[in-house]
Order: sequence, then C-alpha cells, then structure tokens
Amino acid sequence: MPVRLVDVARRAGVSPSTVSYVLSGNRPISAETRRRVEESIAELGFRPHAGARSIRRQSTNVVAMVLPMFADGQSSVQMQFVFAVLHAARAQGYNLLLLTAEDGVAEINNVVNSAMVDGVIVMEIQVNDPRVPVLRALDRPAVLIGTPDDAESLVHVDFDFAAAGAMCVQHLHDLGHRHIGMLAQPADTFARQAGFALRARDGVLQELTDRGLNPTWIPAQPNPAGVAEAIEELFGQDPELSALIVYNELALPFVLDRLRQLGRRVPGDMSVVAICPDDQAQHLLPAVSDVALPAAELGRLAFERLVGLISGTDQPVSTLLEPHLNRRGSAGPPLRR
Amino acid sequence: MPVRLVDVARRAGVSPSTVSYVLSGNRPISAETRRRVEESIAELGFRPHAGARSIRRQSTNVVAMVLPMFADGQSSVQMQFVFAVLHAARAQGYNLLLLTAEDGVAEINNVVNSAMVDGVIVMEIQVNDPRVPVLRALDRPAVLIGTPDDAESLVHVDFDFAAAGAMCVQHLHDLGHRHIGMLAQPADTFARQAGFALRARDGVLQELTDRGLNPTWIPAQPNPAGVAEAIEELFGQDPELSALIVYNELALPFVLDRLRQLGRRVPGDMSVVAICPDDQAQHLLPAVSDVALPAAELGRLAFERLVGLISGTDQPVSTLLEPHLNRRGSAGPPLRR
DNA sequence: TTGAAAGCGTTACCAC
DNA sequence: GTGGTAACGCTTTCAA
Repeated sequence: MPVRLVDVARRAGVSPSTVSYVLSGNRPISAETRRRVEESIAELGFRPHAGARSIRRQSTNVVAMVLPMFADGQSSVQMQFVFAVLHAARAQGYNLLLLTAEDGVAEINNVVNSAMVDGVIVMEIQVNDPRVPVLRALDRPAVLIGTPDDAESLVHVDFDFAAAGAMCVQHLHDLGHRHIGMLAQPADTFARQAGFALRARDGVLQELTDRGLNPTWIPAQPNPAGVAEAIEELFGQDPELSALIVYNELALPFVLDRLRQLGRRVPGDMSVVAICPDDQAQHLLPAVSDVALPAAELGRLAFERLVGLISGTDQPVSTLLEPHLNRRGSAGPPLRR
Repeated sequence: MPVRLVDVARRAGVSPSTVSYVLSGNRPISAETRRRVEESIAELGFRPHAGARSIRRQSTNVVAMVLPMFADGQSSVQMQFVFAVLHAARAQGYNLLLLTAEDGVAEINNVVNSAMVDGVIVMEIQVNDPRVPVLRALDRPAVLIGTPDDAESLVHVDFDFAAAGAMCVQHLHDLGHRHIGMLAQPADTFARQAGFALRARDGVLQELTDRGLNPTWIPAQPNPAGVAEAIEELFGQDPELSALIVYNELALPFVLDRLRQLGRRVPGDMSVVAICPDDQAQHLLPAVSDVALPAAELGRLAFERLVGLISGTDQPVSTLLEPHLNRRGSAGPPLRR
C-alpha cells in the first residue's frame, strides 16, 4: 500500500538508484530522466521513508528542543523561543521534537542515541546546569539558549542580561532618579538559579552600587496580589522610590495597574522601565520604555548555530546579543519635591 | 562508534534475534539469557536505532501536533493544549513533533507519508477547516481539538463553548441582570472562523435572545487600548449594561483595570464572568467567576484518543466536555437604581 | 529456548 | 548519464 522508491523507479522505467539521485541531487541527471522520475513521484505521491533514509544518511533532519522544567504555557517568553526555533527549523526543512526537562537528562541521551535527532537545543539554562556535562558528552551537537557557568566549548547564545539591567539603571539615573528599585522574576525562578534572572538582577544591583545608589530589589509573583505585595515591600526598603525597573513580563501590566491604584502616576510620580519582549511593553498604557528582550532573534540564532554545527562548520562558542533601549512615555525626570 | 544490536548480542554471547526478542518481549526468554542481555545493553549503553526499527515495525512512537496558524506564544490557552499533549505523550513513551499550520496541508501529508509519525493531533479547528478532508484521507489516525462543521467520522474532542456561553448568561440573569454584554475574542479570530470563538459567542447571543435580552457583544484586541475601546462600544450599545461576559483571557486583566479606571466597581457596578482557564481568573483582583476552560484536560484527552486509534481500538467520534461554573467575587446582583 | 537468515526501504559505491 | 547491488540496523519467519 505505501508507495516505495522502487515503485517510482519501475513506473519511470529507471533504476532505484536513479530515483535516489534525482531526490538527493548527488549526481547529474539528464533533463528527460529527471522529468520522468519527478512525474512518477508526483503521480504516485511518493514520500521517502524517513526511517529507512536515516539508516543510510547519518541524519534525520529532526532536532530536539528541551523545554524548561516548569513550562506551562504561561510564560510567553519561553514560547517565543520555541516558536522562533520552530519557524527557523521548518523553514529549512527540519522538524522539531519537543522534550521536557522533567524527563531529565536521560531523555536527551535517549533521543540522541537512538538517532532520532541530529542535534539538541536547550533553553532556560541554570548557572550550574546538570545538563551541561550530558550535552558535552553527546555525540551530536547541542546549542544552549542561555549561559551556564562552565560553558567552555559548548556553543551557546544569550542576551546580555547584565548589560540590559545596567542600561536600565543608567537611563533612569541619567533622567535624574536617585531612588531606583527593581521588581524582578518570581522567587522560584531565582531558586532554580536561572541564569537570566540572576544576571539581570546582578546587572542592576551592580550598576546601582557603582553609582552610589541603594540596591533595592524584590522578586514578584506575576499576579495582582504578588505585585501589590512586592511594590509595598520596595517602598518599605526605600520610601523615596521614584523609578522602577521591571524584569517580569507577566507582572508588568499588574505593576502599572497597582501604581494607578496607589495614585502614583506614570511617569510623573514613578518612572517605569521594563526588560521584556517589546510587544509586551509597547501596547500598555502608558506605553512602557523597555530594553527589548530579543527572544525570537535568540531562538532563530540558536537554530542557525545548530545547523552550522550539524553541517560540520565551526561556530562561535559564545554569542551575546547587546541590549537596546526603546524610549517611550513611561520614564521621565523625577518630580521636583 | 555507535553501539548496535549485534554488539550487544556478541558481548552477551547470544544471537541478534535473541537480543531483539528480549527488547520486544515477543518471545519467552530464559531468565539467565535475559539477564546477560540486559547487562550487556546496560554496559554498552545500547539504544535501538529508531529509524531502523521503524522500517520493520509499523510505528515510530512519534505523534505530530499541528499548531494554529497564528501561534506566537502569546495565547496561553493554545500553549496549555500543547503542554497537555506533550506531557501525556512523554508519559507514554511517545515523542511529539511540532508542525505549524502555515506549512499548510502538504506538510501533514509529508510527515505521515514519510512514516515519521503514527498519528496527528490538530488544534484550533475552523468551522470549515481545509485540513479536514486531508486528515480524513490520511492513512494514519488523526484527532481534532475542536469541531469542524463536517466532523463526521473524524475523532474530535471539544469543550462545549455554546453551553459555556449560555451558562454565563444564565448565571448573570439569575442574579438579576437584564443588561448583559459580551466582550469576545479578537476580530481576526472570528475572521478565520475559529470554532471556539463563534460557538461561544453564538451560545451567549442565543441565550440572551431566548431570555428576551439584547444581544450585545463586541470583539476586542487583548491590550489596554483595544479593551477600552471595546468597553466604550458596549456601553454605546447598551448604556445600562450591568454585567460583562468576557471570553478573551488575555484581555481579562485589562477589563478589570479599565472598569476600575472608569470608576465602575466589580461586582457592585459591574458583574464580570469569564470563560477562561481557571488559573487566569482566580488570581485576579477581584477573583473572577468563570466557566473554566479545560485546556489541559482536552489536550490529554486528545492524545488518549489518538493512542487508542493507533492501537486500533475504536474511539468515540465526538466528545464534548461540559462547562462548569466557578463562583467567585466578581459577579453579584445588580445595584438597585 | 535459541539461532540463521531473509527481509524492510533507501543510499552510495562500483561498474559500464 | 545510468544501473546493479551491497550495505545500513533491526525484526521476524523458519528451523532446530
């Protein structure tokens, strides 16, 4: 019932190898023969058997992507990575296989050792990520989205979260703010030592300290109660707070909302700068100044690196995307008091 | 370098077929032989080559999931489907291959005809979905999450959105409301004839009409400006509006926010009931009464059906999950005037 | 209870 | 420019 390569060959009156070469382009084929073969393929609706093919080729044209442990579809940033990789992959004829980090390290080995995938992309890297040694020992290439402490020789792409944090501080400081606080990722994100959360916070705190300002910060749950609590806590730490750096895209709308409830106008009474995907800041009211988190770009880049490695070309071990500030209406000079 | 089945056999001092039978369990094996083989497998770290295996077996233990055309990671509901299917699949030793609807119908045929997957799950079904005839002609099973107009004989699972809409109306009407409006999915969701959007709206409007109330509704973009505009429009349609049905999970926080800005208190001046995943309603302030959208349950169910079909057991063609109302603080009787 | 050997569908080497 | 055919790694019939 399923149509095989030999069926195509028979119908076209050529040998199986000729059909194979028409398919792969690994050998010159006369125009006439090619035409007959392609016609035969089309008429029979032939698709090469991927499994059979993968025995002889050394590849499957499938790559695996390892999702974060706690992925639940809530974090749109995580999903932007997935979609960016997915689109890049599909555009190049690759398929994407999804793995969850819960499966643990064993599953990465499994799909690779069973020759199901040509490579692996791993996201949401922890500073001391247990998957790193596994990836390094793999006999297939891997690319990390994120930077572990011991990345040496493991190809990874990342956003410069420390510089992004510092840039937020600089912007607000330049505007005249001297009391700047940071509302950061949820506590459990810090608990699992996610690199992006730690580096962004440290970038902010370091820059605050360097400029002689108080390192005021707090993690926040991305819901109204969590945000209200966090903001109250920040004011407790520094009652003169006049500017907020928000690196918590899900909480951002609730932050604006809460400030409004508290009667603090943005940017008059409180300046706000966010680190988040641009489209999540620009459609709020007021539109929020942000250091754009290039999730789609990182995902695309990660796949590009992986394909490069698969095809055997050397890739830069480390790529750090530089932050860029989008000025909007949410940050201005502090009110004279 | 990669370890093969024959390597395992040699090391265990048995024939390849014996190793195969140990793996598949298709033949009785003496305890002693089994022990030696398993030891050999473990020591060599052997994993059967998935491709080679799939030639002889008729299956790959991979299923494909076709994502919505416009998936961008923003809609958490879509992602909950994906994660539900992913977790169910991984729990049963299946891998999940992601396809985007943009690839078009051809790509579904491709992965199936190339024997890459054992079955397909398709989500975000349109009422007149062009993929339906393709899925029906496939020689592998397919399961839809959603209901097309011509579903006959195609296994599908869905939430009863019409009943959910009606239930919202009923709840508000029972509380005493006579001026009820619906803030619905974005216009482009209607434009692409997404079944869930149409059915929920029609369920609401039908029930409103049946109860002699005005069928007031409006689509809304899920951002502050879109929501503000939609609410203004609803008040334009019915200045006495005292209750809102929101089926637009991304817009829901902005709705509460906007009502607050307008000085309308919830539920005093305006009752709100949502159709959305429960966790997106319960953590708002005030916590929002909802008809819970069982995305995770639907995803899990879809995979269950698909595995059933793959293993050759008949499955119910249609499964419609009944709505259930969670009463919270956002809906109450209308203020006496 | 086990082994030998014939496939499975595709690729690529070796001939011509 | 094209064809024959031996692999690839595994499963399963057939035989013992």
